Amino acid sequence: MSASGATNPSATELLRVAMGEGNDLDFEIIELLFFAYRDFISDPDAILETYGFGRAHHRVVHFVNREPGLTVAALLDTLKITKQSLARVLKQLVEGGYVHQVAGPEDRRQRKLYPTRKGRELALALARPQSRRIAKAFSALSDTDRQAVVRFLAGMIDQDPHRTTASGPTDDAGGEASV
Amino acid sequence: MSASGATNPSATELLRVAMGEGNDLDFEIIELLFFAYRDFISDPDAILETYGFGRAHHRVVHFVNREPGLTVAALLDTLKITKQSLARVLKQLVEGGYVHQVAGPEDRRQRKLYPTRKGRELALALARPQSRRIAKAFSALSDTDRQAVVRFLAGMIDQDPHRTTASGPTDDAGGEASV
DNA sequence: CAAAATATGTCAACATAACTGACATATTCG
DNA sequence: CGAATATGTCAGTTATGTTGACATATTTTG
Repeated sequence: MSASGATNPSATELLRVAMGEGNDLDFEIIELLFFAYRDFISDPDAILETYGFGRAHHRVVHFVNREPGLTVAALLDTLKITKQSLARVLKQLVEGGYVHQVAGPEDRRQRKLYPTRKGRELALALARPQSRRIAKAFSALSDTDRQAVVRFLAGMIDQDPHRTTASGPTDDAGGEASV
Repeated sequence: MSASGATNPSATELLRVAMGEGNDLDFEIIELLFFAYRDFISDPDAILETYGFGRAHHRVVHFVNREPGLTVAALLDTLKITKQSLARVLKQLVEGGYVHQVAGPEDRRQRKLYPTRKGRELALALARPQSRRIAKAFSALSDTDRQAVVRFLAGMIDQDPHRTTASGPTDDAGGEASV
């Protein structure tokens, strides 16, 4: 190594060159996922800011809209967060009139979550730019290619052996897409 | 809470059914991306915890390893965070002997960032389970399918010569260098 | 050369969203 | 009835982001 620099590498051994080949670590995909996801959430983030909401609100309003009647426990399991974390954002969404809680008809301890019209509209407003982005990325892909993307994403997800069954439509004919 | 199962729908109009068809919003892909990314980062998260590090450290050590000699400004631009946010984790990585800073040979104001061997090993340890997950998801895909995934992910990323931040982060001295 | 611009570092205060632990309340189940 | 369950809530902590202000070294420029 030439490198007309200071720093004596004998003690600290700093590596001046990038990783060579021979590494079958998918750095490319790893970074693509990082950037893709970062930009993917940037659209709704901008909208949420005008509401004084954050990403946590997005997730809640999304899943409540997708599965009206979702219980709190099922939502916690989907989001994989604690009830204390959920409580804060859920409270704001309920008080803001985006989500309603109804005692379960069978088990009245449960709180079933429903979107209001306002809540559904917010969910749609947040999904719209994300859908646009997906449509753009899909536009160059054949139908087979798109199916490959779906299979890839599904294959990236941990198979959950336990799926709450209380009232959730956890069945899906096509694959792992459901929640 | 009060309102024990009351809720008057006439005023609050809660929506008891899921969205029908006719919505060309890609809820399926949106959720697949959410779950795929959530699980994708769960592997390195578990490793980082044993080091007392977090996701922010992961990103720094990853990009420094990928591009040795990266300047602080370039890293800030990649991560799209402020220098104050970076400072905390970078300091820990430098003090922990994972990253080294060397004054730029041309411009000695710059701090070029290099991984140490320890840093590279950490970066590899974090990439390994992610690569394994990708390999698993790829295993069912043909080569054409895999290329489609790459094109999809690339298509999801903002290609910005200049990102027009609606409310730009006008940091004090430096401002945002172009890319 | 002196002044301005640039690259980086640092202190301080703050916001969000996650966490743990502990405890309260209502309801269902055995 | 008493235990288990579903949910809510209070209090404190951590990780990571933010803005603002200022310091220091170095390069560029007038």
